[in-house]
Amino acid sequence: MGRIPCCEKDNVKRGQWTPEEDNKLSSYIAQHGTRNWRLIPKNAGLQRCGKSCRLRWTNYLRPDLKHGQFSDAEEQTIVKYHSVVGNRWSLIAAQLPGRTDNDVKNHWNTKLKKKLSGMGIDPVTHKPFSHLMAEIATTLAPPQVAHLAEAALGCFKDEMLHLLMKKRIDFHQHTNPTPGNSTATYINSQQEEKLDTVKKIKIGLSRAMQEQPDMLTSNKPWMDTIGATSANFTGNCSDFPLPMSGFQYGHSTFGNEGDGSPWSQSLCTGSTCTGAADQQGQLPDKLEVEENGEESEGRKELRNGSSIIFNSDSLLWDLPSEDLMNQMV
DNA sequence: AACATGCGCAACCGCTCAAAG
DNA sequence: TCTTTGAGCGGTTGCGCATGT
Repeated sequence: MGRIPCCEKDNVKRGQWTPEEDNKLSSYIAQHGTRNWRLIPKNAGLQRCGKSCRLRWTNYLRPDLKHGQFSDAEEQTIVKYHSVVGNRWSLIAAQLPGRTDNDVKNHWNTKLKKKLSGMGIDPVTHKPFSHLMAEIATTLAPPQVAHLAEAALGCFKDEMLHLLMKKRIDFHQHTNPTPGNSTATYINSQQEEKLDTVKKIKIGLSRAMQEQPDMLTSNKPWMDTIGATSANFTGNCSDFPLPMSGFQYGHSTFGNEGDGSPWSQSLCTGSTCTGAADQQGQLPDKLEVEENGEESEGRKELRNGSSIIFNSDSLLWDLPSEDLMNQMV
């Protein structure tokens, strides 16, 4: 009954392939093709499982394979198709001549996932993290939203600290004090030593906001619900470090660090400073009026100002430092 | 210079599905 | 129709190299 096993498991070599083995396999397949993987190692004089031979051939030895770096266009294709089909690597690889599913999978896991995360985009859902948080926040009362924001800070603290340090945001008030900032009194030299990571992030974010020269005042009525005042909002998206350059996601091209590029706008539209971006007329394609003349959902939410999605996910970063300290801790 | 840590890639593992018997 | 296996696929692991301390 059934088929005979593909190989004798006991006499099979495993691990890295040697150049000699590669040569044997390649020359055998060049002469006989890949019709029966069970017979190939036996006939080619290899002590390998047929499955291992197939993988070696399809992932490495095939003459039509590319072995170099992934191009920007290839990366965009991967992201684009991944947003549609998920982890169907073979389907995605089929869109990229010369690339295998293993290549695509490895590249995704080692590079693209991190890139998207660094852009504030969830690599699983392809939505901005802030939108995901905001969706959760819609079910919560304002005090719980503050706790959610705090939890999120904890989750992403390592990444955020890293980004802030790259941007050379100073966590220590005394080296570059901002006049009238209450965090200066909150932090004295002794307490500095005891600051935990999350507090450093809050300070760094607040300083990033305060150091922005063209900051805009935003009318955010929801702030009142958590004790903040709209008058002291000081957020602007260009304060945020941008980990990549020249990368495209969806309709938006993500440009260089802090250059007000569409990447900045996209990130900010999704999370940090929707109000500012809107006022500047710099919304990315996603939120512009659709081709059919109707506004996108996100645009509507922005315009009517009633959506808790945009409001609540803005509150985390738009709060001045004292509010971060007082309301969320 | 030595060690630790992180990263990228190749290979393996285990599962599903279709085909063979 | 059922059992078993090959092929294919996605997830995971382990090795070697690069970088940091």
